[in-house]
Amino acid sequence: MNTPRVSLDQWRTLQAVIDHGGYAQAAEKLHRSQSSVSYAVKRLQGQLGLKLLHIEGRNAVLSEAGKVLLQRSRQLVADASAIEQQAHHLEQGWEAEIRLAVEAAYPTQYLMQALKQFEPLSKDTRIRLQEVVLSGAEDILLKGDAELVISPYVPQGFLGEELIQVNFIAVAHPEHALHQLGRDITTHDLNRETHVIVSDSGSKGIDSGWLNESHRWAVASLESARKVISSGLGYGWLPEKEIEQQINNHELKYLPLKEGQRRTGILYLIYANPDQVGPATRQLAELLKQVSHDMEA
Amino acid sequence: MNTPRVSLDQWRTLQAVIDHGGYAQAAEKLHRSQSSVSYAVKRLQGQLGLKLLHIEGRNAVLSEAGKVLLQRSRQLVADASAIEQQAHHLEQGWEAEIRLAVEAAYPTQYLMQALKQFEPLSKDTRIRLQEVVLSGAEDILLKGDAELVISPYVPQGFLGEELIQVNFIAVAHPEHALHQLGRDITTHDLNRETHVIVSDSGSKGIDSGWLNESHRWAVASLESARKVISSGLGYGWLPEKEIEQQINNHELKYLPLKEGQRRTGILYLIYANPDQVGPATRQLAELLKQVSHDMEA
DNA sequence: TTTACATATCTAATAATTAGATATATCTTA
DNA sequence: TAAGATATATCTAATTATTAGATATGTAAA
Repeated sequence: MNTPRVSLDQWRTLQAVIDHGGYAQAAEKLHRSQSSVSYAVKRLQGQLGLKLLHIEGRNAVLSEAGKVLLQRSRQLVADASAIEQQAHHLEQGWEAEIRLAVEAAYPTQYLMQALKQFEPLSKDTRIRLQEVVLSGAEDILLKGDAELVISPYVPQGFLGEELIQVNFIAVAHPEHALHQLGRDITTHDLNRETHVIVSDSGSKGIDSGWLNESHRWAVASLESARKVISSGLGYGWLPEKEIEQQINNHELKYLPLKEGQRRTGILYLIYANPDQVGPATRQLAELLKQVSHDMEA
Repeated sequence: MNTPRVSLDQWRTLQAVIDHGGYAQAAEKLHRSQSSVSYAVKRLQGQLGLKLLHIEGRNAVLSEAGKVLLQRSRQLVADASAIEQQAHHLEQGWEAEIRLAVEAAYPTQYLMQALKQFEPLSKDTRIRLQEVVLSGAEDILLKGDAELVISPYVPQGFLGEELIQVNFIAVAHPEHALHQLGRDITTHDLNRETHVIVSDSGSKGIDSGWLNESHRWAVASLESARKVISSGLGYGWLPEKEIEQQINNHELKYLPLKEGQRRTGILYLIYANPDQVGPATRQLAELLKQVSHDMEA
């Protein structure tokens, strides 16, 4: 790799000369002498082996090459400042990365809203997002694979805060046999059809299928469940917020169940390490709680 | 704007320490003394106000913050080198930008191929691409709005090289009335239908419609012409290479004309300023010629 | 012309960086 | 566990780069 010869300070000086319209003015702004500025620019041009600006009358004019390189150098200097800025944030304990594991049933729009609000405050903290299903969250907490988890269960030894209540609603494709009955649907009706359940991504083997039907399809993610049910291959309980679009598109239709059409679950927000939560994690957690509560109201 | 405090050299030194596994080894590689390296890193950490690495046993280990900042600093140093690299290219006369105006009938795939080949050789030269139609190219040459032009005409006073021959073929949508005749099409047939022509983007007012029909639609670009004809609203002569896909998709179909089904035009490659052609422009021109000739063969 | 304003360059002073020497710490091995 | 090998930390002196001050030079406006 080539080592740079020109220093940031030299580029910075060139920028000041252009921005303030001359060597003398730049010197003023930089709290340096005019000769110092002159020296820096001369040296810069010498190192690059080309003229960046020439004096025309009494003011400095950039050459074509100068324009291009000045432009790039601005980015360079800004980048350098940004690194130092991030160093400052890190020094204050801001994490470089937050790993967030979210139960699939948590409404995507809430999540996106929270992340959107977090972004300008994030101080360069990156988010690593993982979607999990049911006890998958528990595994992640135990293994320490995330700082923040949204899950329907709070494993032993962890502390969770209630985030939102999620409604799971029984749906099937509008053309599905269950929709052709023309009457309320009974448990007996359901038992004749294929029930699509989201099977567990974790190791513990909790299932979200509470009935004990013979025909069951287990799929690995909410997205798969939605696709399978949308294609007419079965029925299942899906989170209300996550299927609004499919309902409107007539890809899915609520099943008129006599009872149990709606099942609710509570999602909890859990810190993996409550003792040592970084400021960024705390901030993100606050936003998630805020968004969840605001949207519910 | 914040001025950076940490110098490129300090970042560079940190990188060397990590890359070569120690202060002493880094010093060796950098041709400096060990104490100098030690000083630089200590100062860096002092300026940032945090520890980037700590000595564990007898080798340096990065802190979490150190990992993140080192990573970013590598990019920074690489950027700095890249600017100097570009300065070198500019110094050798490589242009920062080439403006290329291309007649719409020039096959897109040829153009893309040439640009693709140019990219690794480009030495940071950016391409500004403009699509023009007919005499639009002449305007651009006269105004000096491009360095390189591909056009079917070589205006007075310019020098063009033959690039390729383009075949324009008469087409219409398969369902178009002209395709329902069940026989060869005559001029008389054509005169009853709407002729779609690409009208001139320039000021001179050359038209590519050679017939003198009553029904004419003038559209502003090849893309529009293709869309209009594909939608069944008329017929027209379009460049063979640019409608292959539409022919295969049965969006367009060749018209069985008794005569004049195929019209040809020659596209020329023209330097706006033959006296002072930069190396990048020359390189790109070579690639365009090469691609055009190879593909024709 | 003269004046005002701006850059270039010379020299001396100053500040930052470097090397050399040496102290200190850790791992290895006997 | 002590000696040897290897590595970083720190002190001081030397070196180098940068800066300011003074002055020369060049351009535009009055």
